[in-house]
Amino acid sequence: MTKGTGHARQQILEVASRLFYREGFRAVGVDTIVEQSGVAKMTLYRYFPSKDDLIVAYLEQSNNKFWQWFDESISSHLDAPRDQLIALFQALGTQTITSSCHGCSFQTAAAEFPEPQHPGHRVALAHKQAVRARLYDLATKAGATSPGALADQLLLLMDGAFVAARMFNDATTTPANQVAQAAAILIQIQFPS
Amino acid sequence: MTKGTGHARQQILEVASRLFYREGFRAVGVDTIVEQSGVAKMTLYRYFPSKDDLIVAYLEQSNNKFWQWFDESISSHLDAPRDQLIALFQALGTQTITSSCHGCSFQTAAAEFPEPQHPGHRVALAHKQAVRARLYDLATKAGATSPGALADQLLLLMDGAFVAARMFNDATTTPANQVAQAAAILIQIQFPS
DNA sequence: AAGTATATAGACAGGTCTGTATCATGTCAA
DNA sequence: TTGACATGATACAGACCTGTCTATATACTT
Repeated sequence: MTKGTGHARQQILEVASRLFYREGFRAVGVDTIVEQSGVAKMTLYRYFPSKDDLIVAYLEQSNNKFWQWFDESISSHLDAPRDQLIALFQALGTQTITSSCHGCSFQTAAAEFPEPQHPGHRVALAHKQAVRARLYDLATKAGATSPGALADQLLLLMDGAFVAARMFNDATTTPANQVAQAAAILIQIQFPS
Repeated sequence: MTKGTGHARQQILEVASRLFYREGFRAVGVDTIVEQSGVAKMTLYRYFPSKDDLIVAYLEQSNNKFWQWFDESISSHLDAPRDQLIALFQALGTQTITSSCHGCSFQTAAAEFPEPQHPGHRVALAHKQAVRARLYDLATKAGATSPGALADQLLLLMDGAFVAARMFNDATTTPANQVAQAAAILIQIQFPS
């Protein structure tokens, strides 16, 4: 059964990811993660010296997956940054109306760890700033009139869509349906024809 | 010192509001609320039979304060619903860049209590649906081309601004600065001249 | 074959959580 | 004055939390 170095670590991280994402950080105890991972408690604490370390590891993995999704969603429009922004928010709309989408893990981290110096909050803020910078980069490359304004406006829409994904998850309709349309309008305004 | 029936209840609710809003629900224990309220533990449990009841009472009070703020922010433009929407999001921008603003308590409730049947989640969802309905009402009265679409787009911006208020609270600049501008664009599009 | 690294199993410590029980105290009305 | 009632103070129960400790088993390497 035991597959040598690293296998247990990955198993722990997968179980922790699922539980943290669906139930939150404080709501999930280390014992639950240990039990569902099928590993010993000491194994968890060997790879992750504290629960906060496990939380940070989860958030960093979540960050990596986000950027994979981000890059993939804009990969069809290389060298057309304006179309990339459009495609990004179309993909975001599709993503956030999915029933398996429960919002943004970095929003949850910021909500559960409000202290700015908490490692979970720091990682979450760094993520959002990176997204903001990436949107600014795309807006600039697209030649937007006010790339900083556009980036911030789009970031508001993105976070709003993630909030809706968590709030309206069981509702029949969700405001997230409008995120692509709203983004398209805000983008178009930046390019007076 | 004792001021008769109800004084202790209000004191408890005020302390709980401050702590819940700043630190979250699970992070704040009943003992802390009791200690900072200067009341006996049994007094708290007389007025609020469980912590969940106290959480719901806080959220309902938060809901009332939200609508007070909402109505006041649009009170200068009675019988001009389009201007009311503009004024609302100007007020929201002012609110969410204030350092004392730590986001939306209903977002936090939905994040910490993901189960839809949890009383905290139910109250939070009901609040957001009410905001959505009110925005739809204003958009309709304003004669928007697609009032449902506009209401949803504006709700996305509002929630995005509250996320930014919590995330970027200590940052020098925040995307919330752009919420009024973005709202103005989305509103204007609904009224082709 | 022996040793080293990694894993399991489970008890345990010390703290915190929600919620309950007990008894004393102060106020106000009849 | 006496009784009703809201409250204060404090201990307590039982559960859960993070993190540690010990002892044992398994696999790979040399």
